[in-house]
Amino acid sequence: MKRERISNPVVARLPRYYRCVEELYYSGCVRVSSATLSERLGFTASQIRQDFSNFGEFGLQGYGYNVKKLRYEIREILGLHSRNTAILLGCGNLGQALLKNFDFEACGFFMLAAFDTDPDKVDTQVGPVHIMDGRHLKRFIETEAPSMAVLTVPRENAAEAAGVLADAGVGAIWDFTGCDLGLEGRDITVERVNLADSLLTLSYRLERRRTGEEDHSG
Amino acid sequence: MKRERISNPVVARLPRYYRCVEELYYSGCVRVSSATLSERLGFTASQIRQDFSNFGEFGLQGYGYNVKKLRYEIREILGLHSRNTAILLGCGNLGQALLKNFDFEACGFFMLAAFDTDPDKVDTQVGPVHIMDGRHLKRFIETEAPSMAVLTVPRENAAEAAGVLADAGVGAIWDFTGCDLGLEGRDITVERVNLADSLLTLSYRLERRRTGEEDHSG
DNA sequence: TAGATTGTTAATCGATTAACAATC
DNA sequence: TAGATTGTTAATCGATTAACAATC
Repeated sequence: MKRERISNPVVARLPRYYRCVEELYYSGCVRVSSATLSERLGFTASQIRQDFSNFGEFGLQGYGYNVKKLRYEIREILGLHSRNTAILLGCGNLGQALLKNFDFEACGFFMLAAFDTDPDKVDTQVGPVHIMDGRHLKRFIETEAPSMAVLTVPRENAAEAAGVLADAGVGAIWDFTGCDLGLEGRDITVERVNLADSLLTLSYRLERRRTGEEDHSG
Repeated sequence: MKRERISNPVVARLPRYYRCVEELYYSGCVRVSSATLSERLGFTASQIRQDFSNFGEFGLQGYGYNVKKLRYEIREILGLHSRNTAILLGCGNLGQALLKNFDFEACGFFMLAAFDTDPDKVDTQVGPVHIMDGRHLKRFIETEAPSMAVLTVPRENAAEAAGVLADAGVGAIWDFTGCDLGLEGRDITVERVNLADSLLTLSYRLERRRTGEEDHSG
């Protein structure tokens, strides 16, 4: 497997490849060509082959890709075979919504526990997940070593919580706070979900519709 | 104001410009140069000037940008002066979390009403928002003409709901369902928030950390 | 073998960066 | 006026697309 630096646009396409190949796999499809993937994904066949070739040679000339093998390889690339674990910090509405509805396991993460500082929430359950007292966070990380933490605390607690996570050696944060965590230069991966940015982009496109621009996005 | 087609990378940076300029504005800052913005945002000064010049001439040689004017212009570009309205479909955990916590007004949207089909939820309130019966959706859209709809219904109802919205002429959907809405070719803007894609990207970066890659993202 | 389709190299396209004349 | 900084043009860089030899 090649190991050059993979560009961001390629990384951003990986989940889409994965979803598409999952569908093919579960629909019983055995082989697929880059031309067929192109149709389903809206990327060029050339780009798809180029993207895959960053990670190895998954296909066979004159045949295409074996769906089962391709699925295996993409799961490998995405780290889905790695038994990741997670904790969640901040059991407000969003935190609880994620615990109840989001399929962490489908993304390869087993949810170990949630944390909150509200005594009314501590030691209750959200679905199958136990809410623990925030005071036990440090010790818990030391003993359980979760792969990543979901950050759904209020803005005002975000930077402090992030600092604790970085100090304790958590490898990554899935950050929903939308504010600066002050982790510049720290050895921790931060993946941000910024809902306001997303909605502002939508507002921009609405405005363009209004002012009569043709817009072929969406 | 120029009116060429604006590229996606530029559009994606607009919300970040906005946030940065908001901070400057509320901290009382009067003028700012592209060099200063560059430091705060991590984009090159050249790129910032290039991006702004897509929309007009907001600066002054030898001076920089007047923060108040720049803020006004970016708000204009993003459509924040347009009094947009919104409805929300599907008052499950995620829908309620958004209604309770997300600042729609800060993104220029006034939330008119929410809809659900569960009789236990219909005619209750979530914060200041009234939950209406899904059966009244069509008529409501006809009379109130909301600018956009937040789609937080279960996957199995997503395509149908999206169809209703498109038929009724709603201009945009903020889509949290993560599935295909079947709106190809319809005249409606769809902005997707795909949490699974985001978490899979995080998983990918975790995997790369594990296999000893240097990774300068985050 | 002939047809199909990959992986990769080369060509093109678009986005970012650098440079600088214009000018406040 | 001199210094600063824009808006824009030109140069560079990187990503996408096209082409094709390799080969199943």
